[in-house]
Amino acid sequence: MADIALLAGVSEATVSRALKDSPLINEQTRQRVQEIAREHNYRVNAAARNFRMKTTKTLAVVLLVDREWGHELSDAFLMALLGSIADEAAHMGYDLLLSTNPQNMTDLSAFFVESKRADGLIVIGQGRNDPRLDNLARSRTPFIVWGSEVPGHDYVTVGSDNRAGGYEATKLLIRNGRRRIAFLGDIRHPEMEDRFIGYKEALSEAGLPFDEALVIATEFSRSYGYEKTDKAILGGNLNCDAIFCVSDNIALGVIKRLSEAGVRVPDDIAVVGFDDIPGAAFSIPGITTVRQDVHEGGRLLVRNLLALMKGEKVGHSVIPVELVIRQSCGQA
Amino acid sequence: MADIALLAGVSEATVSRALKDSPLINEQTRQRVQEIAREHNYRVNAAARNFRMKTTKTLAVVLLVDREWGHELSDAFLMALLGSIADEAAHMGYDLLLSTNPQNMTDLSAFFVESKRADGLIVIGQGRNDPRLDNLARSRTPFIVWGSEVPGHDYVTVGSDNRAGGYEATKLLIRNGRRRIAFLGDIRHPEMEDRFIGYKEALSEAGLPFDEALVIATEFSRSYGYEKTDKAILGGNLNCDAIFCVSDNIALGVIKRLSEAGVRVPDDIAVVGFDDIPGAAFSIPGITTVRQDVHEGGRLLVRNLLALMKGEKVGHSVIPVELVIRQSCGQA
DNA sequence: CGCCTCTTTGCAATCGATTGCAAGTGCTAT
DNA sequence: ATAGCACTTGCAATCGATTGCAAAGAGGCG
Repeated sequence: MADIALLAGVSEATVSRALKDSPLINEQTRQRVQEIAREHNYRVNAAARNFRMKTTKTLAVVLLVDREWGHELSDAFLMALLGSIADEAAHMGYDLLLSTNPQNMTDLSAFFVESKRADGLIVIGQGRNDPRLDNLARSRTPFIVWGSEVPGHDYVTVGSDNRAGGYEATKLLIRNGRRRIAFLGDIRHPEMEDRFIGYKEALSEAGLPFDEALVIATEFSRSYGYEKTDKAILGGNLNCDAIFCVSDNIALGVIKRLSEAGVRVPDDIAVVGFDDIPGAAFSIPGITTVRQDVHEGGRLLVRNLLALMKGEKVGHSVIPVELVIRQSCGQA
Repeated sequence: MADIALLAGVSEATVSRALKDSPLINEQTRQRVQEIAREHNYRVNAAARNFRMKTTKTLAVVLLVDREWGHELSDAFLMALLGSIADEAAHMGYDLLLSTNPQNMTDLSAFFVESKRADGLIVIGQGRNDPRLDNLARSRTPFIVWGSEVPGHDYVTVGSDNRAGGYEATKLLIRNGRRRIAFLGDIRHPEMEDRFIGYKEALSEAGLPFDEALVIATEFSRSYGYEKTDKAILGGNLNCDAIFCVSDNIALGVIKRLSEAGVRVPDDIAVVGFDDIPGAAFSIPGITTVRQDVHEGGRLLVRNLLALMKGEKVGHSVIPVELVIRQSCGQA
């Protein structure tokens, strides 16, 4: 600021340039100014700079976790993704503005971008084709969504290869002799729908019949896995010998209930999850699951968003998944 | 902005006042201006306002989770706390700036507050009396720490009643006939030290000897619980009949390893955890644990920080904990 | 009818950093 | 000696919203 200029005996303009290592400024002057600034531990006022520059160097992350669907804010997978986003954003020199607040959600673009709180938006939690995302797409706001590409919805996504994940998981169960494989998840969510498509592909490839009754709509989180297992698996006459859960959290709930009921996993019923959250390995038995590459996910979300902000054309990114085999699937 | 003023045929000053419902402005004018602003969906530029007001309406949350101590960024307890902070901050009209970036950590105050990115700081993860916190205390930056009060460290904290938690958990085990109770945790962290003090209190109250060998330094996270169980509990000749873990994550790792080794929980060894993360209920067996009130924690962190920012004197807050009894403790 | 009061509105300065353009210095070449 | 050029530095405008103070208009009262 002005003080430093006074102390250094130069103008504010020179101070400003010196602190940014502008080549316009003489080497000695620059050093001296930087020295003085350091001594008086002066920091450029980020608010003023951002104001002048019409940029915020900030990305907003919106967690559209709707408790109605059983998503918890502490969902281990989403949080790991958030961490990875934070790392990458920091790496690129951006701050992260976090929002989980439903009151801002009505007009994400207005609140964050038009009012200059952030330069771009990362939306985690695609939901069931949330209409707010379509609104957002109509505005000029740069944003990117973690999830699946959905035809007819005009926004850019980054997500795992959910179809392949569903396919591989199901195929694994079939290879281990399972024939009646239940599917636990809410296929109204695009990501889950893709996993479901992979599930059906594997069945049909193996010549197994697809039984509608084996598809059990289940919201996220352990408690729903627990509850649905209670009602549909134990309560019904499903006669299934395996369960593919669209998340590890659901799988944890399933295993808990099965275990309480004296059903052995994987002997009586095999279980496969999705995500590979830290808890999957520490379950008893360890959960065989489809690992999503969180690190790559965060990296791509940030990089693609920055590209969008620069006006570049960005396509959908699909990240490969990896089958992680533990005990719950009954692999020989 | 100027456009709205033009459209409404008034000055910018009037627009500014009208949009804030200033009583200086005539009712009709106010309505008309607001109407016009809405039609053209104009939003006040938050950057400009913050710049002028010398305030950011933003709190920075710094996650000092050091991987060295086994803390994971997705630690369920910390994330739940973060969510609660986010809710409360939003409720109070503040945005949240998230940082997990070690590069900014060297000078938290400079990066966030002095450079006007945030008005105050919430630090999650007290660590082993992190010297950075003492630096922060020396600056004029308003900040608050989740953790335990530590004599000689001059910053304000909000945290659970860790001593009571450790005491109650241990007492429960003793009441259920356990005599050799191991303590798993790193007592160099102030919070864990308090739990340890409670543990010793309960022992001495029951007239049980304190055995140094039963205290096993264990970093956070499941994997360390697993590993220490392997080495110290199974590998050693401890002969313990119960384990008090300073976190549910550690307990999960412990139970996993015990189960693999054929040791029955709670029959052979009872286990008690801390935090009551969602996974605790879904473990097999369900983990008896000390519940921390995350909701109240987030609320107090934000409220106390705002009070500090207003220049009020704020003391340490200690939040009561609650014993949650499940199967792992062998309660009759 | 004039003066005073109250309400409503506008003027203009301000926050702190950035940057296009002009100007000053010193040196070389003619 | 002076025009020409490179290199440094400063001037001053700018970003958009806020607010103290002044002023204009409306209404009341003697």
